[in-house]
Amino acid sequence: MHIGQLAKIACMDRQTIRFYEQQGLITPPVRQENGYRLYTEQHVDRLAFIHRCRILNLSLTEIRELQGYQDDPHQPCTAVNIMLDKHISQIRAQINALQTLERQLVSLRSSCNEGREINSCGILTGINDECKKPSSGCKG
Amino acid sequence: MHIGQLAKIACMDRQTIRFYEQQGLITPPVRQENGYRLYTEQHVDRLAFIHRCRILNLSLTEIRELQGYQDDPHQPCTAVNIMLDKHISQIRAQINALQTLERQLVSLRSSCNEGREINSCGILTGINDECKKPSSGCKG
DNA sequence: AAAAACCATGTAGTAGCTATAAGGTCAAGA
DNA sequence: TCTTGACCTTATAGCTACTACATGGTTTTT
Repeated sequence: MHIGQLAKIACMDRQTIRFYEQQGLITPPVRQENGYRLYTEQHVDRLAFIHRCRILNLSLTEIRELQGYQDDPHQPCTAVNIMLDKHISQIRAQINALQTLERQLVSLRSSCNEGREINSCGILTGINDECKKPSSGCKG
Repeated sequence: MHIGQLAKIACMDRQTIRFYEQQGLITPPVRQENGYRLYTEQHVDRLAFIHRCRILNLSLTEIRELQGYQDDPHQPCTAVNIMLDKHISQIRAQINALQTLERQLVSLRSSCNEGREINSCGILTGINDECKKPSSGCKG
């Protein structure tokens, strides 16, 4: 099939498919005489796998790594488990950081109600005050 | 003061300061005869404000917007409140998305214990199976 | 005088695409 | 037959917010 049809099936932009080829995530397809790429069912499977991994927030590098493992099916899958564990702990760290940030933002937001003027806006003064804290040095 | 000293005080790379100048986030400083930038206390304050905003995850565009408001101190600060509300809801959406992702990853991780071979690894088969679900079409 | 430390500019790289430009190919309709 | 439109090709630039590097000038220290 041509790239357009594959793009439809795989729910991806055609550019993205070419990009993945360029990045070595899919094998370069056979070309027609006119240069058009001709894809197979294997490409459909590959792209579905990649798509699913992207939804799981795995990086292209991690996906490449997973594909490398799949080419060597008798190895122990320890590395796959480790990758996922690492990924999960990264996600958890991100969630924690965002929750802290949310608390800060909500607190800042509560320092200003509507209808003030800019120069007495609790939010702007709040941000500025924070800058002047003695603890706001590089390492504090 | 020169850029190196400012960088120390503001906890930033010198490159970052030049970058902010280029992006219009700080006013271009006076130059010495030899071309060296000469900064003032106002620049210190500006960079502290920017730094704090970046910690709050505000984009450079949002920071520029906030600075625009500060130049017009008698306007109502409604727009500032709206920006922060929007930002908070974005953060919350991110947290929700990450929590969903975390659940998926933890579930996937639990499908494989150590010591298997790649070809029976529950994680890889789990990712692949998900691809073949009928619900995994573009809009499903 | 030489070396270290500072300053300048410009460019490229990071992640994962998306968009655009400029052009070749192919099938169908007037 | 010509043209329109839909498809394909490549190459390049843009997005965010920096960071790193190359190359060269200036100042300060040894």
